[in-house]
Amino acid sequence: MDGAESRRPRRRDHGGGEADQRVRAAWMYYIEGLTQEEIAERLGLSRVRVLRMLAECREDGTVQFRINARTANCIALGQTLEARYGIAHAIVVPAPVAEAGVTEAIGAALGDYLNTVLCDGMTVGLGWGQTLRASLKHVVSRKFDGMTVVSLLGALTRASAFSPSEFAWRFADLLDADCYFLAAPVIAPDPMTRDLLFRHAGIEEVMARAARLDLAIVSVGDLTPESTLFRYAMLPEVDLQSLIAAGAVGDLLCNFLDENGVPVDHEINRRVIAASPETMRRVPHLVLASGGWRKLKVMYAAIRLLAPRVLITDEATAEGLAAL
Amino acid sequence: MDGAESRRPRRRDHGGGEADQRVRAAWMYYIEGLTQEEIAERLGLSRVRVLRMLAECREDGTVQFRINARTANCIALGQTLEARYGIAHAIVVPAPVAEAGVTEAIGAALGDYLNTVLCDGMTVGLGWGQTLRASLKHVVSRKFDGMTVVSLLGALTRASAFSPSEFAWRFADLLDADCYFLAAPVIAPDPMTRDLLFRHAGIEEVMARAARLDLAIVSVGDLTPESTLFRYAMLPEVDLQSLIAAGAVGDLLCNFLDENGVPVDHEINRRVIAASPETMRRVPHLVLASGGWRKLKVMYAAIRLLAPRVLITDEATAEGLAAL
DNA sequence: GGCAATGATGAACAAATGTGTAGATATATG
DNA sequence: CATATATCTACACATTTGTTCATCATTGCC
Repeated sequence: MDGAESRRPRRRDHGGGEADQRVRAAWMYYIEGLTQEEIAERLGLSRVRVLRMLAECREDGTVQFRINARTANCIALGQTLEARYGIAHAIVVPAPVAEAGVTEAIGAALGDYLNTVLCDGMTVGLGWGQTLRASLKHVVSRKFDGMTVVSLLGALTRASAFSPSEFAWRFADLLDADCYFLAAPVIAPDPMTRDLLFRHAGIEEVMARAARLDLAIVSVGDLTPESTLFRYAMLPEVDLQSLIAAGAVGDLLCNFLDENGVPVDHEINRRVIAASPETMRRVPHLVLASGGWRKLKVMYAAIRLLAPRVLITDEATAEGLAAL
Repeated sequence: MDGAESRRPRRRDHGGGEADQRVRAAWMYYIEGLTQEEIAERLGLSRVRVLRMLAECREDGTVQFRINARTANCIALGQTLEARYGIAHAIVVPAPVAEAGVTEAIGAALGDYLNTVLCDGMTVGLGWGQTLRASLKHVVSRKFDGMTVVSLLGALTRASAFSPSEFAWRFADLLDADCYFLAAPVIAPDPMTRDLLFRHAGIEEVMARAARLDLAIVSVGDLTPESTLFRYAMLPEVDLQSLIAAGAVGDLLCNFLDENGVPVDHEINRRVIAASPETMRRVPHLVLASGGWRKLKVMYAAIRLLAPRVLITDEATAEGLAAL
């Protein structure tokens, strides 16, 4: 059907640029229900190009999916957890089939929740992790007035696909908020350096902000070789072993906790550059979002330690927490 | 793993019933990204069944799609309209390809908008139409405290798939709001009956509520045989002709307006049981959502008459309004 | 109880979507 | 300026999704 007039696909520009076309394609596909081929024709692109644009849109949160319902079991579990742990609002998502799906699912629920609570003038503290990262795809981009975002952890030294600072930055960008980082490594070389850095004016200021948060969003990490912290070799394997030996079951903002939520006595805990658990405990609206069976113990520990106002987790973990 | 114990697929009940499984399927498909076949296997259903469950979820708004961006042109048009008509917030959605897509698209944008403005304790007035109906699929179901919903139009006498009262009811149900209807036909048999009904205690009360709205959502209807009002034969064809003869270009809550937004002098306008344009004009947060080229004139008329705070329309109509 | 009407179901087919790969084109680099 | 590198494109193929239709269960009705 394409005569001899041109071999390169011409763009039937509607007036917009690249990004514009992506949005148009997403709209036609998800709202209007056209097929990718129809869209390709209308936009003057190849079908594969449209396919990839749509994938990008899903990937970067331009297209968002929301499930506007909960299963009976999830509601029941949420209520059990609220009663059992004195949590104001426990959100439980259906058990993901694949283990890898847990972060996506909890991230989705977290994003949805944030859409309902964020508002002008808030100061929001952010932890870090796959789960929080996944939530970005579900947060509605809006222009808030006077919103401030504070990263609660130092930066990674190793370059990574996704660092605490980048997460905070993207979050702030989405909501048109000011953004503050801790300009220091998350694990200092030694306790002395940590103490020194804590007295640095820039870091002191961010820590002061962290002490005045309206809302904080944190998750926990487990202590298995599969956890993000170790997979990306942010900590060497030896530390993992000695942390376990010291009784740690996981971390909250890189503070390693034992099964009752008490920070363990270990050198690493004296090298961490991040908001302290006590600071977090005082945040009026604290959201803890994490899940997966590996994290059950540390979830329990973090709940005891933090007494969060909101808990977001998956069905399996919720069952575990309800049974403990 | 499936012995000879049964030939009908057993349900691996996670504990829930029909609806529960739909929600689970939606999570697995849209959030986790499993294929329909994988879901079918896990839930112990046929793939076709899963396919249908997912379609239902899309249909009834259990699954919602959101496009989290707007094209440059739409943004620009929105700004033009805001300046041109003194509208606080003009939202323009990309031009749908198919004419039928307009209501869906505007409904989607309306739903998204409502999600950001609805809050506890509001009293919300509702008009009626395909567009408003479509928005239901995009409104996030939440439990609001002390929300009240008021239908601004009388009921249909002919049974229809979708009446003003049913719309208000579904809207209220979604948000856990109290719901008030006008228990009277939208077009009274004659002006005298109308006046009589207006003095009826129940109707008077609802009208009084309509005069104290925080937010109202209305759309307009055109005066062609394709318009909902005539397609469902709520008015006979003869009235259509005489209304046009009287200079009407469309209706706002069944009040028929001329091209400058002035209600025409016609008997029908003295028989309407609905909130009056003047009442609407005084609503502090008035949202007008409509589009499609047929409605251009009546849109213009309604904007002049109402001076709405928010306008939601499609790209083509926005172009028209900007050019007028 | 028997019998149509209605609605649900899944097998088979048709259509659409997604992926790997090889070649083309831009962009950086010596 | 040639070459290396990354990025984009299109084709062919694999997989997934959607539709149709004959069949089977269920319901209301005589």
